[in-house]
Amino acid sequence: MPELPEVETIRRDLEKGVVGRRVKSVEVLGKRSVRRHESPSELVDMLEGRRVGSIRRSGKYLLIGLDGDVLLVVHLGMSGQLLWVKNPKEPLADHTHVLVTFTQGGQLRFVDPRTFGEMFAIPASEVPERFPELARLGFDPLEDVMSWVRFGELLSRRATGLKNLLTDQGFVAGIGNIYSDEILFAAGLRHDRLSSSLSSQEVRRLYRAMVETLSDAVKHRGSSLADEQYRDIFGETGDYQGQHQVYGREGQPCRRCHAPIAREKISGRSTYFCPRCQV
DNA sequence: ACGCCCGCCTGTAAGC
DNA sequence: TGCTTACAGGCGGGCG
Repeated sequence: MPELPEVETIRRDLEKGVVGRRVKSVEVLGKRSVRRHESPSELVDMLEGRRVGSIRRSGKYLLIGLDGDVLLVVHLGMSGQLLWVKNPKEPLADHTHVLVTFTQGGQLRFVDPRTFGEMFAIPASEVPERFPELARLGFDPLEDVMSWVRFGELLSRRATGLKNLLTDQGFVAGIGNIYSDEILFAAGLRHDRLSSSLSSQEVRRLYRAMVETLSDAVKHRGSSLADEQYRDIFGETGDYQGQHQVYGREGQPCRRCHAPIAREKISGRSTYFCPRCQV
């Protein structure tokens, strides 16, 4: 499940390899991935002939800017992959839904077994009407640097459990199930602590833990778990999973205090934490 | 305002 | 062996 570090890894690789290239052709093999369009040909017509100008990220969304006022939005959902192949004749993986071929060679493939992900193109000038989710996203933990005092003000405005808050894209954008658990372990805070109950020292620990955990994960090119689909655009796995302190480690000893890592269901999601280190 | 559940999906693995 | 069931969880919507 790609979260901020995985999407940021993809963004950086695309920035190096795809910016400046011109779209030669687009082929839609799976309609569900382009469900915002009335017809797949709408997406095809918007992209063909355009040159890629910028690759940005907002939370877990990839924003690919093309000339002629076009924005291509990609969300990988649970199982989406964006893969770069040099030779478009390479055999297609199962669940390949969209092919974007470039004039100078090379092809981007959108692969997504569970089809929670999506891809759509809109006029950049119509983002507010056509892509309202963007405006509803909270701050970006790596892009939007703020003082921990300011962070504490935002926390105290809400009275909700920390895990629910960290995974609320409207509060902070880009954090999902894996990294919320890792951040809360690094901060020494339980998932069910009330956001408005933190001391100023705890606020500072949480802010630091959030920024450091996510930037470390970016350095390691994200997390690829056994039951997970994440690959970078070259089909390679990340290696941050080796740094995980709690996620997926139920019953194993805490790396800090050796108490067994606990697992609880929070809003239907597995939540891992150390019952001794996190208070 | 918030917690929590459902539906959307498919691959994998455990259980009977 | 083969079927059924649970699980993985991002996100929007709905309900209490």
